[in-house]
Amino acid sequence: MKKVSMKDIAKELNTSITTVSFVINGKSEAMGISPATEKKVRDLIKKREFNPNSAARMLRTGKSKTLGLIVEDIGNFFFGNIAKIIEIEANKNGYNVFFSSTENNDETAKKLINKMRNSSVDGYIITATQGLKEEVIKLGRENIPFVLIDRLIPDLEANYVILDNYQGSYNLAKHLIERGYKNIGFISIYSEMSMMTEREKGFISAINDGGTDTIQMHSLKIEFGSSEVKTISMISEFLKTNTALDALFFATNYLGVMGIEALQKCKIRIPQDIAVVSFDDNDLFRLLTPSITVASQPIKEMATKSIEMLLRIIKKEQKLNDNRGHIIKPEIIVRESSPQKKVLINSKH
Amino acid sequence: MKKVSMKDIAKELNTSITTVSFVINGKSEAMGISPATEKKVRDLIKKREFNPNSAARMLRTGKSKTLGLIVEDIGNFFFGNIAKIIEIEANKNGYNVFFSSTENNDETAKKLINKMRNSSVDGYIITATQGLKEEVIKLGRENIPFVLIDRLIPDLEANYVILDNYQGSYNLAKHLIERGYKNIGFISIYSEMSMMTEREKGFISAINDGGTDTIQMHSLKIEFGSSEVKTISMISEFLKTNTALDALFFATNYLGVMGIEALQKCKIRIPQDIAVVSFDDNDLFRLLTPSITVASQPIKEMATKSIEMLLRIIKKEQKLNDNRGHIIKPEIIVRESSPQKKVLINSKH
DNA sequence: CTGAAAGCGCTTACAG
DNA sequence: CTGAAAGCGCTTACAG
Repeated sequence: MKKVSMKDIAKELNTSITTVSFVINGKSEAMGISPATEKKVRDLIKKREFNPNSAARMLRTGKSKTLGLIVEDIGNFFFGNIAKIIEIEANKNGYNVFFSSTENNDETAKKLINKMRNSSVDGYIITATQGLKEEVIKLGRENIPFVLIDRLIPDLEANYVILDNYQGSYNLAKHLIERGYKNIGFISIYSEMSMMTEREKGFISAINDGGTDTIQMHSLKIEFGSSEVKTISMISEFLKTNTALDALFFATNYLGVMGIEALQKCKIRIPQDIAVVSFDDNDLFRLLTPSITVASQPIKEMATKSIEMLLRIIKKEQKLNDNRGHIIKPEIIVRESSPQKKVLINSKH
Repeated sequence: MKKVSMKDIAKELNTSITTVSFVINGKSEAMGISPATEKKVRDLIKKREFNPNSAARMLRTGKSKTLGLIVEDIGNFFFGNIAKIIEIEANKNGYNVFFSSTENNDETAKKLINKMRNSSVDGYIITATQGLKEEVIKLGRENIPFVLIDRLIPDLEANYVILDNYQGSYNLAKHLIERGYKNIGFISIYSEMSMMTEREKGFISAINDGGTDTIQMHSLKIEFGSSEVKTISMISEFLKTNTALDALFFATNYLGVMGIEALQKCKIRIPQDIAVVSFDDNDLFRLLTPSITVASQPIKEMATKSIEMLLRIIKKEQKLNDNRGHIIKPEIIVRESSPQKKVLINSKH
């Protein structure tokens, strides 16, 4: 019933704990354990189903073989799938993964980081919240490896994997303009996070580069964390007071989902009455009738790059916080919600 | 730079490690530490930002304050949201959570359980795979608390939180029958898991209780883990060879999603040509035009009940594997995809 | 080639 | 009221 320890193995084999430890840690050869001894040890380990006690190992080595994954919301399509890939890769490399959701709340995020630090995780992958800078700087000072994913922290050197939000937004807006839309509603949330500010900048640049025609931009910003009901009613209100709109640009996945709900409630048809595009792909956008044009984040690439980078930093193959990272290109997937605009008076194509 | 330990705190205060330990573990009163000493210790702990080394504590006590969450796929809406709630509840109770996805693969699941056991998790919440019985029995023998979620293991006494799949399926099928549908396609996957067998049983019972009219059932079973392309083409094939169908019943969320894609490809309209219902709700089903009638799983209730039960077992407030659990009632959400059937005289085909 | 032993940082039974 | 000390199960420098 009691768990077997290295001592038990050593005793049963009439050898020393040292020898058993060397075998377990693959140091037999380097330490000159005879193949015969090695085999004896291995066989008994298997027979007794011995597994080294991780707490003891952790206490001794200071390494936990555990990673911390802090995302905004694990229940979300994007982060859930990021998490899945990260966990699989971590597992392949002998790591377990703690996870948790910040819900974009600073206090929660700080608590989670500290909670995990007390469990001595070997490294973090973090989706930052707005006020997390201090906490993350502390990690750096203590030399704890971490990689930022999805968003940067302004004025902080770090390792990161982010989307090229500017470019994605620019291209998505440009797509609308090229298709003839001239009164575009930009619906986003109040946020200082690079992710959101870059999307806004990209959108505005595209508008300014709009060419010969003047493109009008109408902007609606929603408080982060507003309830679904509130968000939908704000979007509905926006639609009612801006009747000239011929296209909507949703700056996030969930705004897009709620926006579509608002449009349905207002009996505004896509794309006959208004064109729609959104950041982030999901099942809904793909299967809806009409399907929705999006800037899609390459989830697999983002997850893989971030865990690979973190493992490299942990193994000291890469320096921590050397300000190197990956900027992943989003893909514009054109679907039915943004057809060439039918021009009434002017020439048609 | 070096982490501060209890020894450092004790030395600086000219007291013993014992005293510090008692304060930290809230045993001051029971052990008769004077309030003055207690305060001194607490203040210094805060000042030095001392945090007990979890590895040492774990080695000493054998408790890790860590839970293991093993689900089918964390990237999935249902499991992702289950995970989120479980993590929040666990955190409130001082636990960290390891997670991983089995992808419904036995070998993966076994490996994950063992990997987590070596990290001495204090308890598991497990979405079982088909051949996991042995492994789970082992946990029981070693007195490691666990709660099965979403599916039972046949002939195994355990603690569990599952959906009343039979009832949900029965009610969903009955809804179709009551609305006048008579040729219903039942699309599910090959599986011995209780979850799937119960859904099939519920469906068949509803058909048999169908009343005066004879209800025809047509069944399509798909190999688990078939690719999306394969699944869609199998469903398309099924639709082509069963032209008499007037309704489809999808036994899982993702079959429903792929089924809708198949219907779109085949240019079969919902609900004019065929009615559709599915197990599990999601954004897509809610927002699609037409929206899809579903048997919805109360995610929050399931997650909360399972973590509460696990914590009770860990705290020995409930016996492990006493075969007690919760059977949660699904809710039938009627939407546009299953309207009252228009009856045309009698024959059409 | 292999072993005895220190020490990682805690908790707790025991002693005073 | 408080302290000295054993021991949880490992890893590894040192000795032979």
